[in-house]
Amino acid sequence: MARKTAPDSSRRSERSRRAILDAALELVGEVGFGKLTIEAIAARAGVGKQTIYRWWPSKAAVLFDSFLDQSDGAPEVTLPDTGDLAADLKSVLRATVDEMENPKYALPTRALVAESQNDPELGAELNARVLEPQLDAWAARLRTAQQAGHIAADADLRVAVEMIVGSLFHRWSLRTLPLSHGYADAIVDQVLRGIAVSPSGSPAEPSAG
Amino acid sequence: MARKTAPDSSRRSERSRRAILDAALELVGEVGFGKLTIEAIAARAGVGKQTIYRWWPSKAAVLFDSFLDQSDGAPEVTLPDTGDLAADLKSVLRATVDEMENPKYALPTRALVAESQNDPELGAELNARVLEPQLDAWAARLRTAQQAGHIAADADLRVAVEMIVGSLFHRWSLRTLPLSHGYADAIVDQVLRGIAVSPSGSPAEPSAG
Amino acid sequence: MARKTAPDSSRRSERSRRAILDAALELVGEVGFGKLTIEAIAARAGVGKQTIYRWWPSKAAVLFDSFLDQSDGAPEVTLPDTGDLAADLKSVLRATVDEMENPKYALPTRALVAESQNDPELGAELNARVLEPQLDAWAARLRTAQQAGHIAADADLRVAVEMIVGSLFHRWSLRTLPLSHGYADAIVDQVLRGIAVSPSGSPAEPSAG
Amino acid sequence: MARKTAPDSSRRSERSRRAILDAALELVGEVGFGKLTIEAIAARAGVGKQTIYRWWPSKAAVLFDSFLDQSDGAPEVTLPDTGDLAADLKSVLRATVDEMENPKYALPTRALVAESQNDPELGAELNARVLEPQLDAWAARLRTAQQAGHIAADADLRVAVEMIVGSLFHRWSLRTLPLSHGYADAIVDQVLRGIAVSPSGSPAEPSAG
DNA sequence: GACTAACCGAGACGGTACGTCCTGTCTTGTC
DNA sequence: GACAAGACAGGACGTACCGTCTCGGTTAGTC
Repeated sequence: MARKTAPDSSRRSERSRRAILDAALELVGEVGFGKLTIEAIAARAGVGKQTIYRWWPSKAAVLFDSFLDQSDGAPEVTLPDTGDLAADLKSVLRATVDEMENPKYALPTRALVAESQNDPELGAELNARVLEPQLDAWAARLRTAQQAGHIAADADLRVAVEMIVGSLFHRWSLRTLPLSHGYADAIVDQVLRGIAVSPSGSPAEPSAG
Repeated sequence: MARKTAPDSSRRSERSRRAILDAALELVGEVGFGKLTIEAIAARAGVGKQTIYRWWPSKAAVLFDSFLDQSDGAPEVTLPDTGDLAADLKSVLRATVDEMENPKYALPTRALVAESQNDPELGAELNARVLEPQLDAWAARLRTAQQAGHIAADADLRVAVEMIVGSLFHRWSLRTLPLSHGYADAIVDQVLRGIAVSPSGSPAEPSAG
Repeated sequence: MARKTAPDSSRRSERSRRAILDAALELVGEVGFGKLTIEAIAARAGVGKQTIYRWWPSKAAVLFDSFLDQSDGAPEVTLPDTGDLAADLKSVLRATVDEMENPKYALPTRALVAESQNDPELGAELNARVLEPQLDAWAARLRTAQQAGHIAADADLRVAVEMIVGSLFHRWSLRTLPLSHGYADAIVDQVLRGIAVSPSGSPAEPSAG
Repeated sequence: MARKTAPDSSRRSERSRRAILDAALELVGEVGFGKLTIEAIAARAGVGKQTIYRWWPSKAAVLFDSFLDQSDGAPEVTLPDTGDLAADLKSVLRATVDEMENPKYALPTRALVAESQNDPELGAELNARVLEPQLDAWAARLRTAQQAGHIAADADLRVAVEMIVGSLFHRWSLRTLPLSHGYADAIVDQVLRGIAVSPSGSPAEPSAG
């Protein structure tokens, strides 16, 4: 099962690991993922190539770890809950817009999204470690609102979350139009209109036709 | 003045053009975009490398043309209009789901999406030639419904379209969950619930046709 | 039979061939054969590595061609014939001593001899292209002397030649003692004593015991 | 003072020493000297790499020790003396031919000869420990014959020895022609003819032993 | 009907990076 | 402190492609 002979991770050099992760992140910002090479990472990190190949299966995997490593300390698995659902969602979505426009985050993210297209395994890990926790956090906030009676009891919260996140992702990923706080607000408003309980107290009916 | 000296497209070999386009499409299905090489395309097509470099700036551009070429004959710039808005949207979105699960379409598409992440120019062309026409078609169908009074007059149709298309794109691109006709229906239902005009005058019921 | 697909030698770049051969010869003098690398030759020659691998199977083969190339113009396939056999042989053997003490010749030669030990194919080529012609030239000179009656009719000239050349080669190759003109003379004298026709007119008898 | 800190040879593991020497000899026969690696020796011997680097300066040195170790028990520093000079020399030279055609001896020997070409220090040690004792043994046998009056008093015995050994070495090392007992005999005969004292007093007949 | 210009197939070229292998040093834990 | 084990920085290997550059050999279109 093991590859050739699995390396002994207890003897791994933390110094080298950090240098590699840092170098990868720096370089992806400087030259982009397409021109990012293992050799350049090794050279910048002052490390032998084998030390990279020993611990990671591909440059995408290196970048993924760089990415996780960078995001550490800000796990952000919970959305704020001030009681005002729309305001909470908008503030988080606006923050996401800001993040996606910051090259420091956007560039490595784009690289990982690109690589995931053709590397399903990387995609799966990206999903498990980054994406799902985030989607879960959104769903949790909506569930709270639902339990408080602000969202229709039969609304499909997963679909709602994907609608919010997916709209933004679509525009960002395909660059159809520039992102903006206004767009974030519009998304939240329109999604909530579809699932919110009407002021008259009765939930909006989905298929009354 | 343009490049070195622009090639004379009137003398271009249609035979070679077709062979290249076909070879590219075949190969991307066999080995994926990452391992697709110009040399392999040239060899498969029985063509000199220079013939590719003469007419295309990158392998992504070749694949893009292969892609357009394949989609020709089915311009699909209009959505059906049977009068039943929800049914029309669902049928188109279900067809999209089917297309995205067919490797013949999905693989080259993924390659182009991936490449667009790091190649904004390719992204722009993809946008102009493929994406925007499609989004416009969706918007047009919604506008018709709006003019017929089935959609709120103040609804932001662009946002609605991106919500529909974005939700599907998000799930497909990031492989968070498998696509399905049920998901297509759920998206349409929930989006329409947010913007439809109910028979009674309040914005609530989506499938009011 | 052919390797992958044999390169088209009519399109070979003479410029590159020369640069490679020159670089190899220079480098072997600077760093020795053990530390001679294909990469260094390529770099020094301003050539891609592939251009070396395309035309030569090993660095030994490159060096062999460098060697032949350098020796060209001085084919030296004939020994002088002044009528004085001993003097002729000594002058040639002394010249050989001088050559073997000149690093410019000695270093690449040592490299080829070393490599031949473990690469019989290279050894065979070295033999056919360099060694045998030389041994033949010696044998030819002895044969002339034999026909003139200065060497016993039943003497084995091949053995005599190998004895002359082998003695020198042994001392040079294994560095048992330094080479010298005196040693060259001693070899020639002793070998000739074994095969020469005695002044009394009768050839020395081999097995009169 | 000497190196870093000289290892304490009294604590050296004889078990490891033997395993390394054996592994080296095995491997050189299997893959040749060119592809012989320290790592492979260590792995085959079940030994850490450092244990090799601690006790030997190069893989040639390891092989040299393997070689000496193998030849132990057969010091053979004396040539037989039956009274028949030619017969004695021929029997020893024939045995040498047999040894040189036995891959078990020939392969490591070739490796050491090859390495000596470019590593004069190794050459010197090979000379001192193996070659000179052998040449001395030959010279001793000739000297006995000389003192018995069978060889001319003014003959250069060293040259004669090198002529015998060199001829064989030349043919073996450069593979100009296959070795044979006949060649061994021919060498001895021709050399003796050059230096022997004939019964009649003139230097001519070799097999007068 | 020859001339000429360009595209074409082919593939050699100078390069860059790949992923593997080995070097010689260093580190860790065992005996 | 020698040892087995093996991670490390470094560097060469031989291969695969890159994008550029000739090299004949077909086609057009022009004199």
